[in-house]
Parts: sequence; structure tokens; C-alpha cells
Amino acid sequence: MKISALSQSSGVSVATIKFYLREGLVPAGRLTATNQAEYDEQHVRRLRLIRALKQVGGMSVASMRGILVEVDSDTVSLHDAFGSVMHALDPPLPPDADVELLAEVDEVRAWLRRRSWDIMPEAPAIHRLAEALLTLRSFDFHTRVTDFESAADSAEQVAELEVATARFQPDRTAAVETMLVGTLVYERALAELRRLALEAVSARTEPVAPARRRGRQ
Amino acid sequence: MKISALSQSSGVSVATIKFYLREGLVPAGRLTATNQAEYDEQHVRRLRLIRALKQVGGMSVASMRGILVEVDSDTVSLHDAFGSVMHALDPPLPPDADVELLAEVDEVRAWLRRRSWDIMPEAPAIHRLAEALLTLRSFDFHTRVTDFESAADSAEQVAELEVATARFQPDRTAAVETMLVGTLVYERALAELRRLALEAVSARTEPVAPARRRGRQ
DNA sequence: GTTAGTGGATAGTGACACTATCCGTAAACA
DNA sequence: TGTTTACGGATAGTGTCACTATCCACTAAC
Repeated sequence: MKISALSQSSGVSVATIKFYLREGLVPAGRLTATNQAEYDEQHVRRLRLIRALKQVGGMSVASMRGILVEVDSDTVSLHDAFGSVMHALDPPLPPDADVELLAEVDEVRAWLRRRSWDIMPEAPAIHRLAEALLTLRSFDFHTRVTDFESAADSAEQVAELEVATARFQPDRTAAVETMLVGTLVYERALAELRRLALEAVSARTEPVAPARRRGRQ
Repeated sequence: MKISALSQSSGVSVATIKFYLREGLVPAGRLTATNQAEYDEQHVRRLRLIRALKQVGGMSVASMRGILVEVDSDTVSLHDAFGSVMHALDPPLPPDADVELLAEVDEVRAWLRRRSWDIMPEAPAIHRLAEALLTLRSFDFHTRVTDFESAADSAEQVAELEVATARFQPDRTAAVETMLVGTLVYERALAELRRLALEAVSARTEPVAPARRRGRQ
């Protein structure tokens, strides 16, 4: 497969593929001459992944490069690879953490321990969750981690399915790519589900007058 | 309060406030002379909201303007205002929808009907959810809306709390702003929770050897 | 009366994600 | 065999975005 065929089967323009090659998002093809290279299904899959990360995850080229380096590196266990990708997904932590945030982080960690969730102590998601909880509190939501038991149960349920699907993949790279795309796209799906729940609850709380009633779907 | 004081109490630079004023993200102050204006708490609150939308929601100035127009417009009911903001949050739908997507949209709508969720038929979230489900399926996840019953239950639970908190606000603008920030920040929090769940499930599925075991938090 | 700060306008900056062009070479076709 | 097309690789250019800097006439504060 030459570059124009790769462009055809991925829907990405030749110029853009060249750009991604330069940026190291897509591995180079196998050279058959000074100006001819062979690309394969691996490259098509990679371009599909890049499109998903960009469109659904809103990721920048720089952060995709960071993630894809983790995808391609062969760490010892698949779990380690998942972890690296997960940690690379969250933006790096700023070094300045105030007391309030640290206290919240401790609460989250204690909650995780009670749930028997085995998480790396330095997982960025812990900090990001604590941060979000603090922001919520500054906007009048009296939310604590402990209010998330039911949400955690349902997240765990979906996670089982995702991990199973990822582990079912034929090779390691495909497994990590599946985990990555699953993380982001399920996130999007569940966020949209939440928005629908908000609209439904708001409608129930303040029923719409019959005259102006929206048609039911 | 003059602009330098507003800058102080919001942590946003004077130059940036001027920029937001030009862009219509922040309402103009009350002019007391040709070159003097008064700002108040409303402006501080707005700047805090903008920071949250930008940092947590990753929103662009253009989309924030679109949202904030909805926040400031006084529609008839609070529910309508919530709806407008919700619909403005999702990017506008492309006019080209293929058969596959439309079928998925129908499935989502049928599911919503079964759940008795009263949603506007044209809610962008329906399309976005259908889109995400299709993407998941193209990546080996055999996911259907009906797999989200438990997730929907827990989303509904959190939504109750959010709507109650928003309705508790003193004035309409504050209520809509609260709903908006709640939508995005809870989304972030639940996404991080999900990432933790994935790490926990992955660890459980492939236990880490004791020698390399990460310390429990 | 001097100086610092103000609202408002305009121009400039740096990052980002491509996109276009050029080059020497190789493949595909006539 | 010649000619056209496509290739890989390099470099330069483009449009958008979110500020940022500078300038101006003017006012407030010391």
C-alpha cells in the first residue's frame, strides 16, 4: 500500500499523513526504494485511532504524540501499558497544590481504599477528581466522593466490559489502542447520557405546559 | 469596582478582561464618565464561570459566547433556559447523517421513551450519543443503548441533585450558570472516576506481581 | 499640577494544525 | 523508449485562535 492508497482507505489527505509522519504520530512505512514506501493495515488503524482521539477526545497533536509513544512502548504487563496510557491522558499535574486540594486528595484515596480499588497512589485521575470536587463545592454543590458510590458501581460495570474487550484483541498494540479509544468514547457517551438525564429531570421538576409541550420522541 | 479591582478579585489580567468585554463574554460595566466604569459581583462571578468553562470544559471563546448568550437571554421557563444551554453545549450537528446513524438515533429515542425521559426530539445529545455508540462498535465494542440502564439510573440520581442545587439559586442567571458549571464539572469528575474504575478493574484482572506491586494509597 | 490609572481602539504575537510547493527519483503507461 | 504520474522528503506559507501590547484622550488621586 502506497501513501495515496493509505489516504484513500483512511480518509486522511496525503499532505496530512505526511505531517503525521513528520510528527511521529504514525510510524514510517517500510522503504522499498529511496522514494517508495509500503504501508499496511497497522497504518490504517493508527490513522483511525488518531481521528477518534482528535474528534471525540479533542486531543492536540502534541498530547497524541505523548499517548502514542506509550501505546507503542512495550512495558512488561498489559496492565502497566493501560496505566501509562491512562496517566498520559490526564494533563500533567501542576507542582503547586494547596492544602485544601491535598486534603481532598486524601479523602479520595481513603474512599478508594474502602472500595478496594487498587490504584497507583500518584494516579493523576485522583488529583483531577479532587480538583473537580473542589470546583463543584465553590459553585454551591455540596458534593463529596462518598456521594459517588452508585456512580462508581456503574462505572465499574462498564469498565469490566471495556477491559474484557481490550484483552480480547489479537495483539498488544491493538489491546492498548482499544483501551484508549474505549476510555474516551465511553466517556463521551456517558457524558451525553448525563445531559439527557439532566434534561429529563429538569422536565420532571418543572413540567412543560401542554400548549408548549415538545413532542415526545 | 474599577477594572483593576475586578482583575484583582478574579485573577484575570486587565488586558484579558478588556478582550472578554470586546468579545461580549462579560457585560459592559456601568459608565460613570467617558473613561470610567463600575463593575460589580456579577462581573466577578462571570469571570469565574468563564475560567471554569475554559479549564474544565476546554471551551473556546466562540462557543462560550454562544453559551453565555443563552445564559443571559430570559426564556419563559427555567427548564427552557436549561435546555437551551444544554443544546448549545453540544457542537452543532452536521447536516449529513447516514442511514446507520439515523437507525442508531431511532434506537436511542425508543430507549428514552421506554425510560419515560421527556427529551426534545431534536436534542443534539441524542445524536452525539448515537454517534459515540457507532464509533464504539467500529472499535470492537458491542455496545447498545440498552446496556446503559444502570448508568442511566446513576446519572439520574446525580442529575436530581444538580437540578435541585440550580433551582435553589437566588436569581435566574445564577441558576443557569450553576446548571452549566455543574453539567461540565460533574462530567469531568465522573470521567475521572471512570478512569479510576478502569485502572482498578485492569489490576483485578491481571494482578500485579508482589515484587513490583504499587503501594496501596 | 503631576502622575497613575481608565475605557476604547488597533496592531502585533506565538502557538497550532495543517497546506502548498518544490525537488530528485521511480513507477506506470503509451 | 519516452512521457506522464506519483512518490518520499524537505521547507515555507496559511488561517485561526487567544490573547498581549501599545497608543490615545481623558479622569481620579495624590
